Amino acid sequence: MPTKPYHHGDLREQLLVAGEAALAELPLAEVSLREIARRAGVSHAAPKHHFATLGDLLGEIAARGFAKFVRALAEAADNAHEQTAHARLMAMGWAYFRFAEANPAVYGLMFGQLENTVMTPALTNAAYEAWSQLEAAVAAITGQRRAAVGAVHVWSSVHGLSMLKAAHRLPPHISLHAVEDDKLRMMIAGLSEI
Amino acid sequence: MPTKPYHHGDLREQLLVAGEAALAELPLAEVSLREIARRAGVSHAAPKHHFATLGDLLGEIAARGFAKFVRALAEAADNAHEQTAHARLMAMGWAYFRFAEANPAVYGLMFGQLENTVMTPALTNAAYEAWSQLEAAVAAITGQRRAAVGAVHVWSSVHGLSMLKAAHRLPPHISLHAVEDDKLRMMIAGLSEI
DNA sequence: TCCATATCTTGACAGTGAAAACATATAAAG
DNA sequence: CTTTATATGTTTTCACTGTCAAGATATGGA
Repeated sequence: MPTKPYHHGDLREQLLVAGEAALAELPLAEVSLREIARRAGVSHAAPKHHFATLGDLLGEIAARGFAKFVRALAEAADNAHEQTAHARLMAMGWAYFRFAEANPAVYGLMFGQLENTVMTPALTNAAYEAWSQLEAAVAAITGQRRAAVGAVHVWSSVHGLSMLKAAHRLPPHISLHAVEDDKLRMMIAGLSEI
Repeated sequence: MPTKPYHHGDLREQLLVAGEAALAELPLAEVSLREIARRAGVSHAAPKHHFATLGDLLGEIAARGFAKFVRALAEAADNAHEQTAHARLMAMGWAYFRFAEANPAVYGLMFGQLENTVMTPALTNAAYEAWSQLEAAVAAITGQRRAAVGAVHVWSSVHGLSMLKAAHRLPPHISLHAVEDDKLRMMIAGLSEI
């Protein structure tokens, strides 16, 4: 059973928060274990007792990212302008793009941009949650037929565009907003091909 | 005008080769400037005269990756079982997946997996080549209509699936081979939605 | 009250990217 | 053929990193 706060308050949580802040503010190369410890106001070796390695800390941050991500998509679907399967999936697509755009570093962690990010059990579970959510949304459209394949189709579509945007690999003179709309429409059209 | 080989032969080329070898053999975190210099049999500061920083070296390797990539796709299209626009694009899709699978590290560099990879002019040009090639293949299908949007659609589709595969973010119990075929078919179906 | 233990600090080590000072081989100039 | 400028490589140094080990400290239970 996890014991109560000791010296610092609860450092484990503070490290996660400091890590998220560092990821949001600094280039990835400058997000170090020591920098995070510094931000938490603690010695450079203190994190050892909560996270064996930097990768474990990042893995936990990625897991928390997935949790926020799942909530954002669920909320978007529930607030869709009509409650049809089509409109709900479209709304989730937009929410996906917005999440990746607003949290590029955490998004990168979630999808293994950093090789040394550890696949903690928490991360595995959180990612599974997200898959289930997406698969259900796709099943509502295809009528249960091959929902897993449809989910891979949808996920890889939005993921691919998000990554190209984040990495600035899209050709210039392309309207980033319009291309997202086109992409979602083409993606959903593709679903009928299953 | 570039002068002839000096002490070492031509170190610049050797560093690129050593770097590619290191990327193929080692986890990304262990591919350091010093490791590459070591493999080239040269002191750790020698690369400085050819590449100002590690990022520049990686940027150049990414550019060479794009060049190989463009050749592979062109070859695949020319060897397609029929010379229709549809079959050619399908063949390019398969070649894309195979390239990403065979060269995961270089592929990651090409698409900005490492933030410190420098966007050298060579890299920008090589990436532009690839876009042009893809856009032409798409235009052959859509009849010039909005080929740029179609190219983004195609690229983000294959890129997304490649990344999910490389990062092991696909759910288990999915046939990786079948899912590629499904993806390409759904992607092409989506093209008609432009 | 005392002690076992979880937590944090200090100090060390090998490794890194980058820069500066130095050494040398080459090409070009005389 | 000699001299000299410059491109190339080496050595040294610096600040930084992740990880480990040993010491210090506070906490909760006996």
